[in-house]
Amino acid sequence: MFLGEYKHNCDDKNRLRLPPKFRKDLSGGAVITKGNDGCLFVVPKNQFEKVLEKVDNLPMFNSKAQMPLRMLFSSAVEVQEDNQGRFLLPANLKDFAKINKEVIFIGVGNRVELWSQEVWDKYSENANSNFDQILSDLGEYGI
Amino acid sequence: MFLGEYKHNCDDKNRLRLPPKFRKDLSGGAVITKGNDGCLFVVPKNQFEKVLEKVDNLPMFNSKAQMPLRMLFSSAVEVQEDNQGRFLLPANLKDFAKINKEVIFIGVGNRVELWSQEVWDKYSENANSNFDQILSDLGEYGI
DNA sequence: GGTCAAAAGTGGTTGGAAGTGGTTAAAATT
DNA sequence: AATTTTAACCACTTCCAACCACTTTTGACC
Repeated sequence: MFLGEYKHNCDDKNRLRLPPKFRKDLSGGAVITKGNDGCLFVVPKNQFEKVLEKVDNLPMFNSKAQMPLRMLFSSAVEVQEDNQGRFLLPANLKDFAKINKEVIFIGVGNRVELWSQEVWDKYSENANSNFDQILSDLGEYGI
Repeated sequence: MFLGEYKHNCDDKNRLRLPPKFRKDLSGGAVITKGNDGCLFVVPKNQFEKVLEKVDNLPMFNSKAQMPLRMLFSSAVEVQEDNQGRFLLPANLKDFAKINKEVIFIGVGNRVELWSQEVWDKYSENANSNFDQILSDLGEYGI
């Protein structure tokens, strides 16, 4: 289970380090893809493969069903750590998430999210200002 | 699993290079055929044979069923790489996909798609303008 | 509280793959 | 048979990702 918030720096060669707390749960390979609200998702590879199984038998020539799949898969990349525990963040994903240098990793249960510092600050500040209200929204999902 | 977006140039001899990330998964032979929304499909040969099995039990003299089959199979070609990892893109497929020079390869799970830069830009720009909405459409498939 | 070892974190270097243009051989067409 | 077109082959440059060397920080044990 992924928990917590960690800050790391992306260097000028787009090399980025996984938080040590997340490393072993992602050691079997990880896939990064575009998420919502301007963040990136980082999920274990085997979990992403489950998504592929689900959509595998959708009709290939149905264009309405294909659009979200094209967006999801084409923006995704499989990452591998180098000997220093870093991976390369592709430029298009870096741009999408408006990442300059400071990156925030957050654990969200069964996935990790990756935010630009600035975007995360704004997002979490807004969320914290009406924290109780947002928490109670979970009630709609029976939590 | 095919993931990501890659740009390559088609030179004036219609020579085109496969993205290195896709090469080994297509090394057993690949078939290019016309796809929907103006793209071309690039699928591993053995997967194309699976499609063949499926259509094998369609009524042979049903015009409605046969029309797409004729289009699909007559336009298909098997890819042959040269020593530099390039292949020749047949002129009819190149025209079909409105390809001039810049070509976008995208990985879509179990297949690769090939787009003209201009067509892809227009398609993905439209998709990106309501990206979060399109992503949430995946909920229909239990994702 | 101090010391030490192991892990975290950072920057630079380089070999090999990626990518590109040109040339020759073969084939097709007239 | 000659000319044009096509495709396979060869030579070269560029660039990136894996590797190496080093510093800093953390935490464990004395």
